[in-house]
Amino acid sequence: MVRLKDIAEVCGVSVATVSRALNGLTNENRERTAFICQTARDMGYYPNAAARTLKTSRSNNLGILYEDRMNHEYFSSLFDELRREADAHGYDLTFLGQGDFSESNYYEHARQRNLDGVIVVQADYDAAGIIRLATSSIPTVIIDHTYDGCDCVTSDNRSSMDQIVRHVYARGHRRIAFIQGEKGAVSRERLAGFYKACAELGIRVPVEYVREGHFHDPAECTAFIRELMRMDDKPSCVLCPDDYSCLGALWLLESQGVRVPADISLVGYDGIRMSQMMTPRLTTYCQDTVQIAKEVFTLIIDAIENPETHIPKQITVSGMLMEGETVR
Amino acid sequence: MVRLKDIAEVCGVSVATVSRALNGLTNENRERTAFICQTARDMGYYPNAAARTLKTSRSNNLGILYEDRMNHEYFSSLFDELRREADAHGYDLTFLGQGDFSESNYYEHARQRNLDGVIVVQADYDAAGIIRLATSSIPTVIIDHTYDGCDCVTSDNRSSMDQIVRHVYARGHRRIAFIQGEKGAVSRERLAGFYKACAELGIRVPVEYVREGHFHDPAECTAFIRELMRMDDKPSCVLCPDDYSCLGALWLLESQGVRVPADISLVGYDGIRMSQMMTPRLTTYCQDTVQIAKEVFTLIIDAIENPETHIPKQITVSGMLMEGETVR
DNA sequence: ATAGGAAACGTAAACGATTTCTTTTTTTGC
DNA sequence: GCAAAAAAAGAAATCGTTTACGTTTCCTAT
Repeated sequence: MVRLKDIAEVCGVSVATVSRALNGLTNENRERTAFICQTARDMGYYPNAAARTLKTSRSNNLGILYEDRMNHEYFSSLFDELRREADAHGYDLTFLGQGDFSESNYYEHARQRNLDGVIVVQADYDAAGIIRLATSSIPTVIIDHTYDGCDCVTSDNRSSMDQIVRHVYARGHRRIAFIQGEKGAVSRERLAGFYKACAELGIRVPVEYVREGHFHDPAECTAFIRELMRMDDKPSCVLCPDDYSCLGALWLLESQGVRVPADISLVGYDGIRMSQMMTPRLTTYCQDTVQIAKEVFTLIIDAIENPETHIPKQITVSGMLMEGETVR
Repeated sequence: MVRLKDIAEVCGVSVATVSRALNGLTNENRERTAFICQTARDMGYYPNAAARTLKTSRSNNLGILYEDRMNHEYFSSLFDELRREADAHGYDLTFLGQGDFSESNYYEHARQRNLDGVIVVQADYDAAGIIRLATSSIPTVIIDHTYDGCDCVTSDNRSSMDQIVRHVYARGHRRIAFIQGEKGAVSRERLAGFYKACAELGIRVPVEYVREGHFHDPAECTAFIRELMRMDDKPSCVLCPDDYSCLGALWLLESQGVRVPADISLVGYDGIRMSQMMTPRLTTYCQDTVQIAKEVFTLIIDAIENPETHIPKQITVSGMLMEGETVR
């Protein structure tokens, strides 16, 4: 590997001069500066990140925290967008696993690697390790969860449900059931949005219409729907926790002779690709992962570059209702 | 952050002694060594990765090269397994994006970050940047493609097709069509396996039975299937490029009144979760991502630790045929 | 022509670890 | 009990950068 010293020797100047020249710290490109830069390029110079990090304690490297498996399309596409943003801003992305770090001490891991910041994509938000990280001096942005006084970017779980309810209401539905996903901030918000919209529209919601389930569990979702359909006062429309379960349910129901949306209307959540590739196309709500990633980076970069003046923000990114063919 | 120096002061020894104690370079745990280690733990010491990397030119960090989007379940689950393995072996994983690196010079990026090795999960295998990396002195393992003289781990694309063909043959099918995915090593291998099995079983394959398509394109897959079904000598079974297209096609066909497997048998590829969650369950072939990840790490760790004696290997990992309900 | 000031460059000290070499301490054999 | 060998600890160099601090060079104004 070619070092500053090598360039310095070739150019006949000192190492410091080369460093300044390459970092543009010299007053405008005098002839010599240009020569140095050209030589560096010719020699194929790239700064040694470790050395630079050691000296400046800046690594141009961000941590990504993701405890679950990557098997959800929402997360994997969010992740792709984060990767794109990182690239655009000149940062690398390193996974913050547990590794040696048995006590879920993400904070130490981040420190050890001199990470400039951490993006929490998905985690157990009640765990001590996460809270420690979020409240540490390391710039941290949390996605899809809100801590007071921390930078957070969430999708509009509350208002999206509001939109969905109003949408199906507009199409004539008055008996709307809601299958929730895992307990947590996301489900809480969605439930709140659901109740609020129903209340505002004067829709009565029997307790049995709201079920607590899990994300990404088509079998469970199907079971719930069948139960709901067996009720005397059965719902005409069911809001599913996500597209994955909804699609699975849709499929299973059809194979059992239930017609969607003739017999029952279904709404998904996420807007995964497959939901738009089959008939009937799912009516669903598509989160704006592009925008979420953008907001994450404006926050984290401000936190990194202006550690003094930066004030944590909670940002909500709204998605878009995608009208399909599963709501009558 | 607490440094070796701090520990040294507290313990009243030199920095060198602390370093040796922590790295176990002293002859067995004398009292002093134990004391130093305990103090280090109490003080919450973690070695500064940048400093250590600078001195040892080992980073305990591997690059992951993935050019496409993460939106395929095969890749995202492969990726999860790699992450698990990395954790288990004490490595971090950093994404090798393009960033500043306009001419796709992954090699420089890896060098700059002092990566100990690079895992190529998916890339344009003909691009100069990849070849440069693969033939460089940086330990590199390629997944799902084979370069001579490089470490490669591929799933058994050839023998899997062989198994699939024999399976449907055993169930009575003699007119078997095959929709290929994108051109490339994977498709080439699969096609070879397909032809070989057909030849061995004495099955005639009309040229129109083999179509060149794309991965993950349900619409295209459906179109091909419909064309095939319009033929006079129409196939009784179609092998699709992947589960995603196969599922989409299955769905679309059913909605158009075509029954699977009554009217036509379908076989997927990948074994994505959803393929096993609906009726009919897809007959498909499931790649062993766990094993692939394991093999990748045995290769790359040997390459890192024994740079002199390491000899590149090409390893094939076999998956498993999953018998579903889409083949009559 | 020269003093004064600005600009450019060089010197050297960091950053936090590892490691070689040297010195000190401990052990061991007689 | 002492010399020699072995073991442990310390001192200092080093990895490749950045950067504070001096020094030199070069301009400009008097």
